[in-house]
Amino acid sequence: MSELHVYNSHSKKKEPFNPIDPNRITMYVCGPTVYNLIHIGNARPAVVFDTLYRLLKRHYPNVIYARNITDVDDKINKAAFEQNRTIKDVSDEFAQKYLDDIAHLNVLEPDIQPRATDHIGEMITMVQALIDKGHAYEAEGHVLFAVDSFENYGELSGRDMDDMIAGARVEVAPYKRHAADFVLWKPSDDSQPGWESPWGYGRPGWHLECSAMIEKHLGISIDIHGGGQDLQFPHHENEVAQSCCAHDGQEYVRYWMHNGYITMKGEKMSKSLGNIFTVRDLLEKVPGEVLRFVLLSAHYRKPLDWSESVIEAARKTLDGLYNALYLKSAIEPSSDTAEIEKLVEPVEQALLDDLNTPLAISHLHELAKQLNKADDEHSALYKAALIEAAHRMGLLFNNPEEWRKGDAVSDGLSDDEIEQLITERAQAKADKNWARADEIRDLFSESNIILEDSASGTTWRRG
RNA sequence: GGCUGAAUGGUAGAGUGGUUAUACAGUGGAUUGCAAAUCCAUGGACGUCGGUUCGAUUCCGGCUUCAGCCUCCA
Repeated sequence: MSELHVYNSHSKKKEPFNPIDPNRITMYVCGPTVYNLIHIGNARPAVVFDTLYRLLKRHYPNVIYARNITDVDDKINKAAFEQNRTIKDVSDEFAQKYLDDIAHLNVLEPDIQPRATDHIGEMITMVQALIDKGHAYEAEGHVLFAVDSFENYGELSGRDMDDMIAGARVEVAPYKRHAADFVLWKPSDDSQPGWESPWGYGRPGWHLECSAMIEKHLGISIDIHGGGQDLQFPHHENEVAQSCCAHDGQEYVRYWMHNGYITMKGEKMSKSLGNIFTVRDLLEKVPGEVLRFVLLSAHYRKPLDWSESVIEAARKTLDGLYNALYLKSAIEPSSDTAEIEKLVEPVEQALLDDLNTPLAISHLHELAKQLNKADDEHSALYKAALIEAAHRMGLLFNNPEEWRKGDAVSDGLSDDEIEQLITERAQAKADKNWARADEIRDLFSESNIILEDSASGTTWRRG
């Protein structure tokens, strides 16, 4: 496999990636609704599609990546009301915290980060177009999309509307013509955010923003649309319906990609269940790179069960990779790009195969092992290859020595004290005073510091 | 109830119609004053029942279990 293949959740198959225009790749990913802190599940699409973005940029000259922020939503209204704050205040705060959080996961900034509130005009235009074309209707102050008017409705998520209605457990609003019709525009009262529209003062339905922002920033048809699996229905299904109907049936999205869930003890992690770990809390305990590594250690379409032990495993693995670089600190990485590319190739191939990051990581181990046992000349090459391969996944971007030393614990030994004790121990060793030497090492051990003796001296790291 | 998807060694996790995934943990060895780190070696797996096949963990079908969607959700 030498070209990119992606699993298209529309066709349910892995397909070769044939972009609409190789000179302008377009990708859109659904970002969060900003009403509280994001949890690690929200971070998964950010990291997964960041990895895809990096990959695309390597293979195409011009990639335009948009990731939105939903800042109009009834959940935000509710949070603002409960906290006695303005809606904008709440959404601004959590939008910024979202960006700060994922920046710690080494997620690149997308080219465009559109916000719903900046695109109300575009949304109104789209609603009007849908009404004009007979795909939407007004009822009791609402504008609804008529799913009956779109014959492919349900195709993306593989659903049959009749079956769904038969199994429906939710009461249908009386003004809907069809139970599956969804809101494009709804009325607002004074306490809710609203804008003037041909249908009165109101606000858009949730699905509309993505359709409108994609049209404005990326075009009528885009290559890749990504998001969490839980968005496939109804959110993405409704986007397809709106956009196709507004654009007279033109293709909306060529490749749909959905990432699997983060689970907790096998159960989906979600804000409504409350079984969440916020990224912010996790970052208190471990470096962001550890979190990114965990997220990439399972294939993006598979569920990933979050636990203390996967975090520990990721940290240990990264320790090993950084150690390989650290041991060769004195070696200048090679700049022989052709030779480096050869060594990095297996990693690139794994990524090109529908973002097989676990396989790519296994190749990282191979490079690290080769680096560990290489002589100086080969070390330069393997070191460069390991760094390059890891960077392609947004990994190993920290300084190896700083990584080893970790963060000094406030009540533990300072770096200076550590160096002093190491000097004392070196003297004890020279005197063959093994008891004192071991005593000092035990002292370190209590502070979670591990000593490593080598021919060139003693080094230390925080375990 | 309808529809999806998943089930791999102690754990995490790829992949494949016949030949080593990989990592952590374990075991043996090299190395070390002893360790640590590193290297070498090694045991251990494909939910269940059938079918196709010379041969299936891999393809097909039934079953079981689990998760998810059908309501906001990454």
